[in-house]
Order: sequence, then structure tokens, then C-alpha cells
Amino acid sequence: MQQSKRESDVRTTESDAGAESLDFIRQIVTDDVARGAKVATRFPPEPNGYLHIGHAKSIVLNFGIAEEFGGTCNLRFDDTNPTTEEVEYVDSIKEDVRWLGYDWGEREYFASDYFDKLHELAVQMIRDGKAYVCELSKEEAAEFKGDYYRPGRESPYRARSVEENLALFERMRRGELDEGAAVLRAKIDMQAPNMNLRDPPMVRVIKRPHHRTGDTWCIYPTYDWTHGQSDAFEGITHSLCTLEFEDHRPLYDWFLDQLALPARPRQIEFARLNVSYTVLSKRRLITLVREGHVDGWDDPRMPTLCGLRRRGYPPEAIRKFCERVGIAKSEGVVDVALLEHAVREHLNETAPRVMAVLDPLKVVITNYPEGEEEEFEAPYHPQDPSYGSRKVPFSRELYIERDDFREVAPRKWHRLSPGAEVRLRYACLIRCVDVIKGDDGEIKELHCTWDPESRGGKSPDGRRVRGTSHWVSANHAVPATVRLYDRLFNTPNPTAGGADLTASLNPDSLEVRQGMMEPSLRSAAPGSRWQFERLGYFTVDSANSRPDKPVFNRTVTLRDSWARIERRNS
RNA sequence: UGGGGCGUCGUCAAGUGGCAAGACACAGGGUUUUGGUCCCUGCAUCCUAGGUUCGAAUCCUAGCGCCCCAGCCA
Repeated sequence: MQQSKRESDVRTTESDAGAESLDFIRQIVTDDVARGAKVATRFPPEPNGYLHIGHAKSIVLNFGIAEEFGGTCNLRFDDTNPTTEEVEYVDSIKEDVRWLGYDWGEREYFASDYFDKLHELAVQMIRDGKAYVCELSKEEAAEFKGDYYRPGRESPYRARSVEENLALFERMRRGELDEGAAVLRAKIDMQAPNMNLRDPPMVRVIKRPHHRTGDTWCIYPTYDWTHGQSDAFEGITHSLCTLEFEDHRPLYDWFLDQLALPARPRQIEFARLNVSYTVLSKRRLITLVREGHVDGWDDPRMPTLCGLRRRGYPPEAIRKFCERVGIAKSEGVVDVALLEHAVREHLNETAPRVMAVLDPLKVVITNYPEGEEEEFEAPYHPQDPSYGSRKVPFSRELYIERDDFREVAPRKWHRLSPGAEVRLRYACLIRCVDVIKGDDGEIKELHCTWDPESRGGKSPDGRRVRGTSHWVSANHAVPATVRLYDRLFNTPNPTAGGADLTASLNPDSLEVRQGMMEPSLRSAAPGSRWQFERLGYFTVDSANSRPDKPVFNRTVTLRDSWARIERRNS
């Protein structure tokens, strides 16, 4: 139940006959490498929130390319805005990247480590007449900027002398100017059709302590002024980011053009990940947490990496999913079924099988001696003997799944019903002879007989028994809390047309049951992943499970073709 | 009335002028002590309209549709 070995590096989309087909970024990188270039990428999260599966796409891309081309990938925190950033997030981000299976070694950087250098470069930009201190208020600045259809006007402060700019910038640095009172702008072109080039702010006053630099600064560089230069400082060759930064690229390049930096990074944009039946924007995830629709950032229904981890999603499956989704420039929504498939695929190979009953219905084997018991050998994995086996106790009173019995059997029903015979997995064949009901008409228990010749579950005379039920011995059963998670939303695109998120919340995204498990599960470790036969994959909750009060989270159900038949018939 | 992108199966996604990969989903069949897994089978003429060419998803032209940009957020 150990994995660790990374599947062979996937650098090509899956295709026939091994015909290689690289995504457009890998094609570019391949060409560059052919010309003798080195490869250095970076994953640049802002420490102001938890990582989610959308970030995983970027992580897998950046670290993946570095691995495949013999390059490096830095982890760089883009911490230029002390208003929203905190150490707590730095720690969780590191934990999540590590959990996904990536190691950045010594290459851990912070944009805040470059504040000094960036400041020197800003001074140089002023000296070169390429930047100026602007004292327009925010409102005025917006007015001067123009709009999509009208060019902007030049700030009255644009023509200041180098000396005056230097002096004012120094005053900004010393905290003599209030937030909003002044900003350092790049002197580019107020007429530019690309709004990003209309004298964008480079440095602004923010009088707040920074999680790393403390009170050293009260002015902070903007994203645009920081990112490309940071890339250059680190020798990044390919700076991969999402599509919304595409029209920042001219600015990214402009800054690099003005400075004599040792390296020349190149920004390339790709489409961010969207997944159906969930949301991935930071704002909306915060809403879910704040309004109490979920239990927190690591609620197993959240698409955050910590949430998926608690849900039992294996990191290998998340990586595989990201690789399958591919890298391109068209924005779309990936079917969550693709993610679930990757999870099942990995868990099918790696999760040991055990039995647990989530909605117990008592079965009395009337021809089995009272007080007696025996054990049956049950393998942990039907396809892989190396997983070994365990013994499962059997006795006169058992529990089966209430859903595995029908008083009147529908068409094609293979499971138990009055007079019918089914197999108890790895145990024996039983036939239902009586249905015991309470006064309310509810089925209390089933009386069955077993065929002692069928020990192990084999058909002694070759008679056909199509149904197999999972079961647990009543006296030996270990009670456990089982949380059945489902999709958080019941519409494919919860935010379509600016819809209210809460309108499409799935009211049944969590159902808590008291289940009965086979005794071998008593020692299941937190975080371990199991298949409850015929039900799904489950993991021991890492936060709430205790040895005396186990809690299991359902990761994902098994494919259920019977449910599908029923759905179709109704 | 501006700038930047994108438009190939239900969903992602290959394809870079020569008969439209693959995956998921879906449908049908086989194996099966999980109605699981596994194994077969089926499932698109490429936003539209013109044009170039022996030949176009790929080139040209004109449209149409969708996304992003007016934070001193990233």
C-alpha cells in the first residue's frame, strides 16, 4: 500500500504507437534545448491562500518540464503585497507541493528577497528618465488613464526632473508620504492601446509590516515590476503563467529591455484549469469557507490540495489527471469525471480490499450453530497476490447491506430476496427463508440458511449464483463513523451567468453514517486508503479519526452499473 | 469605438496542405467469488461563408461566437 515510485515520466500526451505529440510549451522548450539552452522554470504562488487543483496543473507543468529536460524548478513566493500575505500560507503551500511529490531542494525563493535589488533598479530607472513619482490620487489616476476606447492623458507629474523624482522616491521610502499619495510609475505611453503600458505603477506605499521583511519597507513593488526581474535574477528561462497575463507580456518584456540583466526569461501563457461541479477561484472558495458551507479549507469536499488529501485523493492521481488534461490555450471546463477516473485508476491498483457495511441489515443463519464461529481467508487484492490476505470471522449473526436485499426482486436483480440465493464474499452461499418485520412494517432481520459445502464462497455443485454481497460478523464488527462525500455542487458550472453559488450547492454533499467494519480495520492508520468492496474507496480521516472512534471518509464510489440500470428503468 | 487571446467528438486534446490520434463520458458485448477491475466493439469531416490548390482542420479573405484587460491585486 505503498507507492512512492513515480510512474515513468509522462512527457507526451497519450497517443498510439508511441507517436510523440508535445504540447505547445514543450515544443518551444524542445526547440530551445536543441539550440543549446538550459531549462529553468519556477512555480510562483502568492502566499495569500491555499493551493487548489488549479495550482496543481501549474506545479505539474513547471516541475514536470524541469524534470524532463534536465533543468530546475524554483519555488518562489510572490510576496509583494503585505496586505494579504501571511506565513501560514507559506507553510501550507510548501506542504502541499511536497505532498504532490515535488522537491525544490535549496531553490526556495521569495520575491521579498529582491526588494533591495528592485529598489536599486527603480532608482536606476528614475535616473534613466524611465520612471517618475506621480502624485495623482487614485481617482485622478484612473481618470488620466482613459479607457478601452479613449487614450489616456499624461500625468502633470510626468515631466519632473530626475532630481525631484529621486528626492520624492526617497521620501516615499522613508514613509513621509501617505498611502495613495504617491506612486512610482514607469514612463511608457499613455496612448498605448494596451492599457498595461499606460504608465503602470511600479512601486506603491503600503504602510504595513511584511511577513518576512518586517518594518524594513513601507513601499512595495507591484507584480509587474517584480515578476520578470525576479525571473531574470533566478535565471528562469521559461516563465509559465496563465492566459490572463498575456497582455502583460509586452510590459514584462519592456522592463527587461530597459535593464541590463544577466538573463532573459520568456513568458509563455497557457489556459488555467477549470473543473466541472466545483469552483476554483480564490474568492469563491473563501465564500464557501466563510459562509460555513464547508468545514474549512481542508474540508474533503473542497478542491484545495489539503481538502483532496483529506478526501483520500492520491497525489499520483492528481498528477496523472493534470497530465491528461494537457496544456493548451483554449479555456474550457474539464469534466470532474476525468479526475475521478484518475483517482479510481490509481486506487484500484493500490488500495487493499476490505469489507464494511454502511447501512446494516441483520442476517441470522438459522442452520449455523449458536455460539460457534470460524474464519475465512480473504485476499487483500484480487489481481495482486503480493498484497496478501487476512482472516475474516464468520458467525451465526451477520450484517449485510440493507440495499442488497429486496422483498420483491426487480428485473435483473442478482442480489438477495425471499427464496433467493447469494454468495457472501469469500464465505459461503446463503438462501433467504424468512423476512422478519417490526410493527411498523420495517424489515428487522433476515433468516437465512447456509450451505456448509460452499465454504469459501464456491458453488459446490456448479449451480449458478450471480449475486455476491459483502458482510460483516455482528459480534466481531467494529463500529465506525463513515462520511459519504459527494460533489459540492449539482450543476456542471456553478458560476455560469454569474449565478449565486449557494443556489447550486448540493444539499447531499455530505451524509454521515454509522457503519460496521470487519475487525482487521481496527488498526487502519490515519490517511491509509482502502476499498470497501462493492462500495468505494475510503480513507481514515487524518483529523478526526481516533483508534477507539474511527472515522472514514469516502474518497469516491466504485462505478455502479446496477445503479445505472435502475436509473435508466425509472 | 480599443488591445490581447481562443474556436477540432458530450468534455479535455492531437493534428503545422495529403485520406480527423488518444483519454474521459456514453452505448453494446465478453470474462468475473466486487453489478468493481480487465477485454472487445461502436461513437466527429474540424464556428460560418467564400477563395487558393490535384488535394485544406491546416493557406487567404470576410464574417460569427466566446474569454481576458480600465487594482497603487496577483
